[in-house]
Amino acid sequence: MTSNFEALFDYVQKLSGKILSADEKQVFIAHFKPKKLRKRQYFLQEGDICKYTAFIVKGSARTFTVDEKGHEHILKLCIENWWLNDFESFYQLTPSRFNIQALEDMEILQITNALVEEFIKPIPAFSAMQNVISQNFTIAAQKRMESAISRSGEERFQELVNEYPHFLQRFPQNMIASYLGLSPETLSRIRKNSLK
Amino acid sequence: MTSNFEALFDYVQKLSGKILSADEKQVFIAHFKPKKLRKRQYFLQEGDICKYTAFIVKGSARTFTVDEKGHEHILKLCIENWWLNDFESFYQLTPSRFNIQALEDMEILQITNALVEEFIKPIPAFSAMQNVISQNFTIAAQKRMESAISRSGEERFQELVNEYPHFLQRFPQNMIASYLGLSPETLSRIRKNSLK
DNA sequence: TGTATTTAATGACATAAGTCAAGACGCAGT
DNA sequence: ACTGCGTCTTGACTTATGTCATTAAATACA
Repeated sequence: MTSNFEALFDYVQKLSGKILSADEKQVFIAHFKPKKLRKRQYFLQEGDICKYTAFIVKGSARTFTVDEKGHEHILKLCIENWWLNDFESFYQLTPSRFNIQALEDMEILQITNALVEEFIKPIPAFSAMQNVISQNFTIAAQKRMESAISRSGEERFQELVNEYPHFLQRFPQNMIASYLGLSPETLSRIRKNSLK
Repeated sequence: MTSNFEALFDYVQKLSGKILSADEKQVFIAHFKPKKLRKRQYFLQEGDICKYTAFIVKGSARTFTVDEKGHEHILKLCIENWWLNDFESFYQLTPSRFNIQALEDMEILQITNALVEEFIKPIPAFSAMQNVISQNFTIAAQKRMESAISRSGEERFQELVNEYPHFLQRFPQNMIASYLGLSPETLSRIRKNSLK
């Protein structure tokens, strides 16, 4: 098995502020399954239950919905050292309203809800990490909602430039537009104007 | 002290699925301080640190920001059996970007971060409740962000009518408009049209 | 290397929403 | 009952953003 668990261990230790013992690392290795996804492949499709949560070792993905007019709306863009799942569906075992799709070839480490509860959550570093993530996510969701409600497209784009400049390198502009809640044409024009 | 702790006990027990012992109830009574706020009074002002979190026994409040043009944007509307705080500021002890203001006369039960950590969090029902709240909040924040990004003003209003019809009775229309990210004039016109 | 596919830019036009100003209405306080 | 303030509605106009169509450029891939 060539997949890189080191990234996962580093991540858990960094966020939790706790060290993982060799035994604990073995528990991770025993229950997380390495998997590859090719570009455009789906990790989750609308209507399905999100059976797995996965740690991203390599690559990127998007979480999106499709509205009645057939337009896609990206809610999250995820890269290395991030978790891939639909939180709501994963914990409540309800059908998901979202699609999760690889934007580049990916290497992930995935695990079911049942195995997390039984083997992984009892590891103190892991549950400490979960609390930190939950707190960060809540704060981030609130910020993003604030800017969606109170800022113009141009202002939201400038925020993205400041906070996640690497996203602009990494993702095509139409994905960024969808993430910002704009049409690709509008984002193209915003960029043109902001070069003034 | 006439303030009604029963609402708080019921709430904690309901969300956690655990019963509070008489001793545990005494811990709540010893550390939560009853307080009254008059309509328009501030619970938190932008730039201050959110020292308290408070349980709402009676009344309502709004959390809002003021942008460069002096426009207010409401991020949350809170009523009975809800918590009043700026999550980010309260836990990280950083200056808040938000204002929290009573919309009606209020009765609340407030407590500092330090006292929560020392006395309240050790109560199992309380920390179980916190996990449930954090999960619900995360899911709700994601839903609201989704609709802010992908739906029109009219669609967002219809969602509110379906999900929180009592808000329409209780809050003035200009507050609802701000909560939806619309100008009061636009909401007035949306309502007129939707009576068709 | 050539061809197909995806992505980005642009113009012309349509639609949604904001802005400003005026007036009507209702309610609180005296 | 009067007054004043806050709230809601409406009209006229402006601005932001979406839509559709076309072309150009970049990229994938065979």
